[in-house]
Amino acid sequence: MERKVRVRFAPSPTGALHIGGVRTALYNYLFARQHGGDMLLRIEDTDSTRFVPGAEQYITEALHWLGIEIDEGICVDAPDGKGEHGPYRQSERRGIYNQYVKYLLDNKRAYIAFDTPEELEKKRQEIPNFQYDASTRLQMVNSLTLSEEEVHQRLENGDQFVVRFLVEPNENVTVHDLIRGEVTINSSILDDKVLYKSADDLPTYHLANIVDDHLMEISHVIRGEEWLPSAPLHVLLYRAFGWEDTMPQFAHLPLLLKPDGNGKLSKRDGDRLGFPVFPLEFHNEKDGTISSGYRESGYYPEAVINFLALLGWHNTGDQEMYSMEELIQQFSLDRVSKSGAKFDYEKGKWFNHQYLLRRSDEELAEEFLATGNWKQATGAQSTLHYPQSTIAKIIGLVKERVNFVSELWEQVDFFFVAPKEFDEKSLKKRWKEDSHARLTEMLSLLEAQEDWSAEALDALILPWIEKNEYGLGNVMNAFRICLVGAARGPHIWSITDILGKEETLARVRYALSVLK
RNA sequence: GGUGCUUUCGUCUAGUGGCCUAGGACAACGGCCUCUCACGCCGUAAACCCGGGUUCGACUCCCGGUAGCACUACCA
Repeated sequence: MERKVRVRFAPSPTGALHIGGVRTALYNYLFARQHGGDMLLRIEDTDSTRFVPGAEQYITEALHWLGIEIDEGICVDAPDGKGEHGPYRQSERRGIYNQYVKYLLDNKRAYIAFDTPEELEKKRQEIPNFQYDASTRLQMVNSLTLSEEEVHQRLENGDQFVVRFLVEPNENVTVHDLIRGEVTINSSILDDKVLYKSADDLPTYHLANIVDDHLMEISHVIRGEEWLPSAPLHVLLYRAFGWEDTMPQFAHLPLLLKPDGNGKLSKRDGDRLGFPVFPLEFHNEKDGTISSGYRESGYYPEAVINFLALLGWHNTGDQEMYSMEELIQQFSLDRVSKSGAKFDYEKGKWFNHQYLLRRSDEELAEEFLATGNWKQATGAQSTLHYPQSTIAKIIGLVKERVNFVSELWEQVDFFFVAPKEFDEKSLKKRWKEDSHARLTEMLSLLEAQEDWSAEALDALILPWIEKNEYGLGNVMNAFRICLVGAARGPHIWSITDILGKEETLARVRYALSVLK
């Protein structure tokens, strides 16, 4: 019988959602949508000491911004979870886990251990490569070595304890991974993992994960490669519960690596190399840090999605641009790479550039206006002196030069603010001995000009330059400096067209008054 | 240290035994266009980790090694 596809993204709320986590969520989402299945979001908050306020809301907002929709569990439109398998926050599922811990204990698949963290630490220092497993558990303080009375006594006293999984040694455990094929390890290398801690009456990841995935009827576990080594342990847990026949299929994704050097991508790399590692800006209330986000850096969500999708997955062929719809159609786990992908921030910018180019001039003009960064330079006036259609035209002139909307202002500033100072380098290279004389002559020609269209100006100025053999570049570059303040910007007649006769002439007059 | 995973241009990757003189994209470099700066177009440089095998033939399959990464917590 074909099981309904149900996948989950299960982050722990310990801070902002890492970009690698975003990719994991994306792949889960693509897989779910492609198979007409469900995408769940579960919060794995079983470590009360690492909880960060606001992290959970951050996660749901980030996924929402990116267009990764949640069908069940915690999400923006249902902060406490929606669906039939709740609650979806593990801290709210204590009672459920306790039953299963008891089941394991009753069936001798787990045992109670009283060793304190200090005692364990001491052991690790005394014995190299100490591992709490079949070879050592009989020398430790637990329900296997203590008498029944003493265990009871300690529990009565309220001694802190943990429940450990009893791993049978020397058994080969095979995990069938959808990306990597069969992975086999020997159970002897596994330790007796802590499943439950009395200190906060909460299970650890391993137990909560298995119980929840089973209860929530998860069909496929798609997660990061860092979980591959513990996957056999998870298989053993499914067996211990007698759930092996409904065990989900596993797919372990390659990791996102640092752009330079080695190791996996971390928050530090973003700070160090100057790019965001998080989808949204995050203000960490716990440690007071602020982390930059893709959204605030001016990225379009579809660019982030496209970029991330291709970091670890690639279809046959040369297609680079993928919409979410295309990804849903074409994504497949067997085309996910096996090796880690170095994070190439430059390519991310290029993707944003591509999506920016797909926007209409009008849309871009609105986005440009919304950034408000023109305000500081124009003295915080509430409106610009151009109608919106002209602003769209201006944006259209320069959009192919930028990767982000936020970079637009530096390309168009001179349209809004007349240059008062002139770029040194441009002057040195383009303002010649005869520039003042040429521009003075040109000014009188322009003053007499009625028709201000690009064609008319072209027909007026070019023959004049040619007749006098002034040199096209010579005159035009000087003219450009008068209008722009530097040797940059779009075609000169597009500039005069936007500026209009009056402003153009005013700028030339001003330039002639300060430049020699 | 132990266990596991991985290994094609600087980076992301295509490639599933002959289509490979190894393709695309980002980045780099050069040229064209041109009144500037860009864009665009054209082009250049750039890779099969090493060693064995299997085969008529290996980037592709097998084995060994190197290297990288992950895990090895009362964190996930």
